[in-house]
Amino acid sequence: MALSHTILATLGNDSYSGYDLWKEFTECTSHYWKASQQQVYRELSKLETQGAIAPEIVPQEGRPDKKVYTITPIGREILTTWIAEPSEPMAIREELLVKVLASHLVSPEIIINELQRRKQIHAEKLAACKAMEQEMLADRFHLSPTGKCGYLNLRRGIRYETQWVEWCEEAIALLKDSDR
Amino acid sequence: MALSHTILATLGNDSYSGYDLWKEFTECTSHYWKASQQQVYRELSKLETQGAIAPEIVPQEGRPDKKVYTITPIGREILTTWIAEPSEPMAIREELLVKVLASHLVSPEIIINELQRRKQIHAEKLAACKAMEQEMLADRFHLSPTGKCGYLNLRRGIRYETQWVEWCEEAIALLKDSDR
DNA sequence: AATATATATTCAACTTGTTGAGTATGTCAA
DNA sequence: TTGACATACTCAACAAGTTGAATATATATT
Repeated sequence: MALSHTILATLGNDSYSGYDLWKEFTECTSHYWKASQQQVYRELSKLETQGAIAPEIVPQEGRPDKKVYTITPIGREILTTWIAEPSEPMAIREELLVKVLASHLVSPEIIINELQRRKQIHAEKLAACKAMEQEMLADRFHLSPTGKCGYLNLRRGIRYETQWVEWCEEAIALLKDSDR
Repeated sequence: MALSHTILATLGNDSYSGYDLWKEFTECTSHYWKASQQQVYRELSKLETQGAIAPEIVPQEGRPDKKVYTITPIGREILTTWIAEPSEPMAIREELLVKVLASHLVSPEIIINELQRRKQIHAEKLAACKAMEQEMLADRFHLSPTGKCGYLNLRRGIRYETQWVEWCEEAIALLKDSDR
C-alpha cells in the first residue's frame, strides 16, 4: 500500500542497505509493516530513480559489497508531505478472524487448537516486545524525539499483542462452552 | 490475500449478491476485511467458474435484477479445508504508525492533530460496535454456533477500536510532553 | 425538470504484494 | 569437505488490490 513511504520513513531515521531494510521489515519487533526482499529492492530502485534516495557503495571485507541508501532532500520533501496528509484506518484483514467467522462449519477442536497455537505465538511476541521496551527505557534514548517515535511504535505493538492474547482466551472460552 | 476465502466464509453464513457483499465489506462493523466493488465482483466470477458458488437471478421490482450467490458443496469443501490450515499473524500495515515513526521530521502539532482526529474516528467506531453488541446480546442469537462466531468477530472489533483510542491518547500525551 | 443518491454490474489499466529461482561470497560446525 | 546458514542483490511471473470509468434503473430532493 505504501511500502515506499515506509522505506522513506525508515531512511528518515538512519541509512540502510536493502538487506538491512528487509531484516527490519521481517523482524517481529517491526509491527508497522512487513515486506519481502524482492519488494524492498524493487521499491529502492524506484525511489532511487525518483531521486528520493541516494546509494553509496560500501565495500566490505569478507562479505559482498553493499549499497547503503540515504534519504535526499527530495525524499525528505516527499516524506513530510505524506506525513501531513490525513490517513484513514486500515482494515484488519486477519485470516484468523475470517476463519472464526465460519468456524461453525468445522468441528470446534480444529478452531480451538488454532486459537491456542495463535495465543502462544502472540504471547511470545509480546514477551519479545516487553524485553525490547525494557532495553529502550534503560538507555534514555527514548527521551529523544526520534526515540519517542520508535517507542510509540513499540507501545502499539505491545498493545496489539496483548489484545490478541486476550481475545484468543475469550474466543477459546466461548467456543469451549458451546462444545459442552 | 484471501478475499475469495472471506467471500466464501460470508456465503457460508448466508446468501448474498455482489452488491450486498460489497456493503458488508465496506461497513465499519466488518472488522475482518475490506474490499472494493470491483474486487468483490471479480472474485465472485472466479468462484463461480470454480463451481464454489452458484448464482440465482432474482428479479426485483423498481430495481435492477440481482444475482444472488449461494455456496455449493464444492465451495464448502474449499472453505473447510482452508479453515483447518494454520494461519500466521498478519502485519499491522497501518500508515499512521509509519507516520509516527518519522514524525520527528515534522512539527509536533501536525501529528498531534492527526492523532486527535484518529482517536475521534476510533471512538465513534467503538461506540457503533458496542451498540451492535447490545443488539446481539438482546436477541439471544449470539448463543447459536453461527451467532457466536459473528459475536467473536465483533468482540475483536471492540478490542481493536478500544486499543486505538488508548494508544492515541498515550501518543498524544507523550508527544505533547516533548512539545514543551 | 434537474440533480443527487442508492441499487446493481462490468471492463480496463495500473500498482502492490507474493512466489520461486538464480548469482555470489563468506562463516561455522559436523 | 560437505552442508547449513548468513550476507547481499537481481530477474521473472503471477496474484491481489486500487483507481477510474461506463452502463442501467429507480427514488428522493431541490
